[in-house]
Amino acid sequence: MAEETKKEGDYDFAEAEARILDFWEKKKIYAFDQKSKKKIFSIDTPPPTVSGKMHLGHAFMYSQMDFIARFHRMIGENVFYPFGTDDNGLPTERLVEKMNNVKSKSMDRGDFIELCLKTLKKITPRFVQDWKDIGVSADYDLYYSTIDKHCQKISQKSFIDLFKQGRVYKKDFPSLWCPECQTSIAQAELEDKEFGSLFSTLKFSVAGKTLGIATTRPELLPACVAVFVNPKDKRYKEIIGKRAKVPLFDFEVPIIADSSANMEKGTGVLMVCSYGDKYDAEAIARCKLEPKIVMNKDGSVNYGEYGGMKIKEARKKIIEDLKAQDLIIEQKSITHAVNVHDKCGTEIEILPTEQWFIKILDLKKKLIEQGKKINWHPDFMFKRYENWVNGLEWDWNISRDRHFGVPIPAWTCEKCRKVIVANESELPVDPIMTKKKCSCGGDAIGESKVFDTWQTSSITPQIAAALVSGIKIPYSVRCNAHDIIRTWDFYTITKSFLHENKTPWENMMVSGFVTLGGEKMSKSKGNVVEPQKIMETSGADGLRFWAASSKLGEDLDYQEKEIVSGKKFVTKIWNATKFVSQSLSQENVSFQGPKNPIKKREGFCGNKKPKKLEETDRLFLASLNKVIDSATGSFSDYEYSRAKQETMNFFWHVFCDNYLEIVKRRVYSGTKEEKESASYMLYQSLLAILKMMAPITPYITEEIYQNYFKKFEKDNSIHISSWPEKIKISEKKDDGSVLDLLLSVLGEVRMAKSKAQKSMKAEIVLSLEKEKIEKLKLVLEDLKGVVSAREIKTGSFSVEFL
RNA sequence: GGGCUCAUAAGCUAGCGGUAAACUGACUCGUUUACACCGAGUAUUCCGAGGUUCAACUCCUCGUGGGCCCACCA
Repeated sequence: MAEETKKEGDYDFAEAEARILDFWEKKKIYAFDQKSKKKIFSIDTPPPTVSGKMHLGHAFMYSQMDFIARFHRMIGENVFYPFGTDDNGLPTERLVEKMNNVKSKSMDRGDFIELCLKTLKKITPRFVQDWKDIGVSADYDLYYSTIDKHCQKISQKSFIDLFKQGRVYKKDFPSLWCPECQTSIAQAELEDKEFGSLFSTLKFSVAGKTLGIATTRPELLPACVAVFVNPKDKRYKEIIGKRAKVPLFDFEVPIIADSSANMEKGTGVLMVCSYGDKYDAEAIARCKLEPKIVMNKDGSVNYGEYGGMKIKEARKKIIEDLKAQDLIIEQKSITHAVNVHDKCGTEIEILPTEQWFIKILDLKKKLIEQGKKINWHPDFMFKRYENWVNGLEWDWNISRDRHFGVPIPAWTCEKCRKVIVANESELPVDPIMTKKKCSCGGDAIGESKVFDTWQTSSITPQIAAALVSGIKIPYSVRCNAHDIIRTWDFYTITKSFLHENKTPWENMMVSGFVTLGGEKMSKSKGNVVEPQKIMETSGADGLRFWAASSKLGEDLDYQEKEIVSGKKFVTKIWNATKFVSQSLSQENVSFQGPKNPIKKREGFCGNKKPKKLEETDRLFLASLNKVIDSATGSFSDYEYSRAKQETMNFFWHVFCDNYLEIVKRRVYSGTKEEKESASYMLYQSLLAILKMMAPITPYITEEIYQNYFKKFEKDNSIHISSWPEKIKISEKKDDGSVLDLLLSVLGEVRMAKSKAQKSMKAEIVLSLEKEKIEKLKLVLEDLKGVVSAREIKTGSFSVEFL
């Protein structure tokens, strides 16, 4: 690409965006007004997990939220848009471990927490700056971090409330366990991953006869506690009630008839191990079998000569040993999907550990009802929520065997096992640091586990509301991408239901993903595009303009070329403004590019209504009014992409390509009245266009507003100015058709000139049908001027060159 | 296997029950008093098959092909 040369007077977005951002911050343009009586528009966005940099998906989604936020601010609502970061729990621990090359599990708890806090302090400001840079109009003074005292307090209070409601229980129970992170996890943190595996049919024996059982996990043989066959399965009728001998380990387990055994799969015989999957856990509980735990928390096994080996190592060795003793009937390679931990990709195990749960399985119906009360944009996204709730199989596990998180404010009595929770007055509390006595006289031991980050990040509406007064639940709107419907949205809906018996939000905006060549961007695929890079080359406005090009909920393929149109828009509106300004400044001085654009400049004289409005101007204003109407409607319906398209179409093709060309004649050589009318039209349209684009491209619109409009307008910033209303003009019902005719004649003349390979300025004699001349009689002078016609004659359409 | 969703020009996306668009790209031409990061113009298009209808790209059904979520570890 050729190096672009900047000319004097060109818009320098890098310089301007930095300066304008600073202006917004200093003037607190986006501050929530606690004293105002205006209608509140409250916004809940998921606090991004602190990592090095904002990614493009964030930029995409937060831009979309911001379009709506800015629109509501301009229609006169008091926008409450706090900003938070999510910075505790496993994701943060993993980041800190990586950055500092340490392992949380092998560090002292206090030291590790200190390291986390120190690291966060270092990286958070840079991280948040990305949000500011793309122009997210949050009130950054209303800031929370999910590990700060304020959040800890509210999170702990939430836990205590739910405990008192009887919703919280602690249970020693086989649950999802990540051997890599060495913590229990929640169902929502499961992901699928395809693995290749060996599917082996092993020789069990029953009364000396061989019984084939297929498995992919022979390392669980010593954990086998029973063998299931289907009671309807004729093949195995004889053996029900007998005992089967486990190969290699030579112990016997009962053979039980259980209808859950699928006759089609494998040999139709199933070994139940403690624990291969959730099914095993249920089967063992149902049949009251005694589990044999063969796995350690770090993912190693604990039996015999294999003791200490990791799962996969043990599996390999056992297969070798089975082979050596001829205990394998058949073996084939398969690929199958396995549940892995979404944070680290490690295969999940099921281990009995003591964890804290919030009981939710009895609430499925009610939670779906809650979801239904929310207006989902687009509405089909509700289905995803509903599906997830319907598919729930586990209560919500909220405890994690980690260090860096909000402490669980609970103690368990050593003597009577009673659970004591903290008093509200002592929150936030770290139970490890505080001693408690049980009413029975025993010592109560403080809980050393911490909350999962969702326990806290699911109450961001409550957390942010507590920063100010006057904010009520439900909030007006929540925005996030569709991947976290099942987690963040689900948990937040659950919490608001349990605490307030309300939905957390009235509206739900669900944004799509950014893809590259149709694929989801991800670090592991190595196909990430950094928003910071885009901003360097095309500015935040360019990035946002692109983010507004697909509708809500739709994935959008990133293409570098597409950013270009945003950049072009910025240039175009800058240049159009230059023209307008230069043509209509009072002294009519020629335009000189501003070195420092925010400085006093010649302004318009067009904000005053002229004595007589030219017919052409009236027609164009009527057309503008239609755009104002539809853009307002589109923004109200969260259809920012449609609003953008409508506004752009008017700006580019109606205003620039046609009106500006038409009006040049009057600007350069018209009468005083003609100029005044044009001036009014130019001022009103340009301001309306700027305002309609302000939610999408906040920087350039602010820059132009400050330079050219500020001295005639009362508001400090375009972003707190009022949304455009229809221009008060008298409208007639065939205005549209007259304008259409004018533009189509103009188009036909241009085509004729183009075909004749003539300049657009070539002088002509235009012939036009009588009815058309009649219809255009009030705009004939403007038509004549714009097509450079010496005269317009009556006759069938023709263009004669002179 | 279940659910949701998408399928429109070379690419990326709008759109609508009345007969197709914007942007990028290609091609032709033009441009010096806003803009060569421009203007005018040309070419190319609604996945397939049925159905509803006076009329379907738009609604319905089926198929095909993507995407996402869930289930699937014997």
